[in-house]
Amino acid sequence: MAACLHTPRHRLHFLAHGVQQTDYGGVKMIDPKILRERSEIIREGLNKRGATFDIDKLLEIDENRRALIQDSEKMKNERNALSNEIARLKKTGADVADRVTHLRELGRFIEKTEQELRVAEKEWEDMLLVIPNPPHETVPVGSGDRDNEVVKTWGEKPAFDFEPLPHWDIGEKLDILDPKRAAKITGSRFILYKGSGALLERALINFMLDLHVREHGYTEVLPPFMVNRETMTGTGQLPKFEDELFKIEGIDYFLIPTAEVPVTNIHSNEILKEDELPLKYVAYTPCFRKEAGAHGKDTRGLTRLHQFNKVELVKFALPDQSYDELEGLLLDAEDVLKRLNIHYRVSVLCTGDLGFSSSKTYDIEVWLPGQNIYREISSCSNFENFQARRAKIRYRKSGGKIDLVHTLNGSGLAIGRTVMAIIENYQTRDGSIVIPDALKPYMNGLSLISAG
RNA sequence: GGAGAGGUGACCGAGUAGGCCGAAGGUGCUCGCCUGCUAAGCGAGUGUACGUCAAAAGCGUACCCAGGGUUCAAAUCCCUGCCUCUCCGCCA
Repeated sequence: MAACLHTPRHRLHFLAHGVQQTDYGGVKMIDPKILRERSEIIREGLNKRGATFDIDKLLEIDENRRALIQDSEKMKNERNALSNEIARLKKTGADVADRVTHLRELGRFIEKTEQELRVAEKEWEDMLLVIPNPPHETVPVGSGDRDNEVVKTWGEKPAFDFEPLPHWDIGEKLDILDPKRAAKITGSRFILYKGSGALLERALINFMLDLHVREHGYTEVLPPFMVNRETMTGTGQLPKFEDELFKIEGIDYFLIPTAEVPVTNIHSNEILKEDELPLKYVAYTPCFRKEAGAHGKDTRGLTRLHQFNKVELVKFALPDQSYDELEGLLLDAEDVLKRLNIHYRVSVLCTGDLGFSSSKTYDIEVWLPGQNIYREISSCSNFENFQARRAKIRYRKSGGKIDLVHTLNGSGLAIGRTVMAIIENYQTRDGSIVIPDALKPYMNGLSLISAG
């Protein structure tokens, strides 16, 4: 058991047989100082989210922890002083035997105190890591998605002189989506794209990457699709949401649930220069999610899959600019739908619907005439310094002082759901799909996907 | 997979019979001075985290890839892991 309590120092540590020992050394989520001195801020954030957490217990552990730090450091100070004295005395040839004995004794006390400290520290960190980020003051208070507020809409619902079909019907008729074979190959919640369907998916990836790189100023990156535990903890997926993740067997790696994870961690444990901020990255990756707890929900079509493609936008911003950057990020994501000419609306998520790591989130919801609903196609969030604190992403101010950056990200967009939106919005009476103008350059000259 | 070499501060690079090394020196950077501009020159400064403190200063502790061990004392010794480089093999 003691082996599990070894002093936290980042990085995972593989044991000889491949099982690993994990620690989150030094990782925190909420600013411990704020928690200590102004705990009402954290309490309020928790209340607004409808979350419960024993702050008082945490404060108690913190107090004990700091007392132990002081004890052990005082003893270490004494040890260092006496050790130096021994070194000096030895040169003069004096007898140091009783000092050595004394220090040997002191060493045992230090070890004992440090042992206690490790336990307290672990307990403290484990608690800190599962406190959600307090919502921004502009976030509406509410308990669930019905309390989200629509803040804008763009375009209009297209008119059809026939009954529009859901994308899964069209996709199977046109033989561009084959869920049955995907289920045979792997299982439920996977999809096999075929022919023009596969091309459409690929075209959208390239269209979005080009748009964000050429016109919105993002730098393209292509990150690893699996990451280690430290990375996953940095962005907040761990330790709380491990059951949502696909874990690689035999090694402490996970498939990424979103490019946010590897891309945000590009700058983990770094100190950035103030004048290089904001940094803007765009990445295409597949995303892997267990969708635990969604059994029976959205079982048809492209809506909810264990594996889907996404183009993701990530920003690293100065703290006083991050909310402006969030608005910009949202516009960059919206621009994709504007160019595809598809109707959507934007909601700000209420406190009860907000993700664990986020301070404020906008959802872009696209109109799906075949299902007669709006469906989330992008989620744009400001995490303020929540992820930056966990992943240690800092920047040096012009005065030389160091501060945490703010991190943001948003889908720009989810590819499968965009395919879904195109199929449903651009369907024709005879069951074909018209290719939106903006996408034609990416479709090898194809302007219509038709049956046969 | 087999055989070697190595991981020190923003960068380069010293530092092995363990102690006075948070760490020489150089470059870069910052501030000041100086030459009419440029180049050069002169002087000073220049890691991070935590704890203490109302705060700053100061003080203390820790950190020379990571974890563990030996010791009164480790960048320096031992063990384990990770990463990088070179050669061979294999492979997309």
